[in-house]
Amino acid sequence: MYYLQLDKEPLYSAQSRFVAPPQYQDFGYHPHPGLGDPASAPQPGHGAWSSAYPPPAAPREDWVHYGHGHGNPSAVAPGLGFSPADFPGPPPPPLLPGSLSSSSGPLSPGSPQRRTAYEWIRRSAPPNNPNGKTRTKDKYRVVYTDHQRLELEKEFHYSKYITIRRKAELASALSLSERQVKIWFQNRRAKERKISKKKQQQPASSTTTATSPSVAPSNASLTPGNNSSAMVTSSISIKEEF
DNA sequence: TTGTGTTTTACGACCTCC
DNA sequence: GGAGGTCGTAAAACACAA
Repeated sequence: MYYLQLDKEPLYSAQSRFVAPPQYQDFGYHPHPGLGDPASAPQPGHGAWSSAYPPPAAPREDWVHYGHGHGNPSAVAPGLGFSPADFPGPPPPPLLPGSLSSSSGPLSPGSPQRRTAYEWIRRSAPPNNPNGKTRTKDKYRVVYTDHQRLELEKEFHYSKYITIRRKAELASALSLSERQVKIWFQNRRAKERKISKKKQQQPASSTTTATSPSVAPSNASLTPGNNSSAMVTSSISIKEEF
C-alpha cells in the first residue's frame, strides 16, 4: 500500500517544498484574508466535517479512509499544522477544522467559469450518499468536501509539490488516501498549467505579467522527457525536509 | 426541464530518477 | 522495479442559458 513509502527517502528534489512565489495568487488560488481566518472563511454550514465519506460498501483501496472521522471535527488531527522547522519560508496556514463556518471572500480557485462566487466552496458531497460514491456503480468518483478542497488548496498555494511527509499528514487529516492527495496535486498542477496556458494565449490585459516564470513554461519544460530537470529547476530554493 | 459547456476526480500510458 | 512526474482522457458533478 501507499503507506509503505513513508519511510523512504524522497525521490525527487522537486518534491521538496519551495517558497511559493507571490505570483501564484494569479494561478487560481487567491490568498485571502479569509484563509485560516475562521471569521471570514467561506462555506456556511461546513464548519464541521462533512459526513460525505462514510465507509464504502465495497472495499477499495482509495476508499478505505472514507470511514474515518467523518462528522467529527477531530478528524483533523490536532497539531497537524505546519511546523516552522519543517518548512523554509512562511508556513502555510494550519489545518483548521473549524475555519469554514462563515461565508465571504473569493476563494474560488480562480476558475472563471464559476460564475457566482465560491460555488466551488459551497459545493459539497451529495448528502444522500452513504457510500461516499457518486454512483451506484463501482466507478469512482467522490466529490471532495469543501474543507478537503480548502485545505488542499492551501497546501497547494504553499507548495505545488507536496512532500511525502505532508502528504501523509494531509491525507490523514482530511481522511483521504495518500494516493488521492497525490492525484489531487497532479490534477491541480495540470489545472494551473491549463490556466497559465490560457493566459499566455490571451494578450496581457494588464502590465503585470500573469504568468509565473516557474510555472509558465510548463508544457515546454515539463514534458515527460525532461520534467525532472524542470522540477529541479523550479525548486532551487527547496530544502528537503527529510 | 433539458442541453451544453466547464470543472472535478480518477486512471492509464509513458517518462525519469534512484 | 517502484516511486512520482506529465499528458491525455473518461465520466461524474455542476452551472447556466434556452
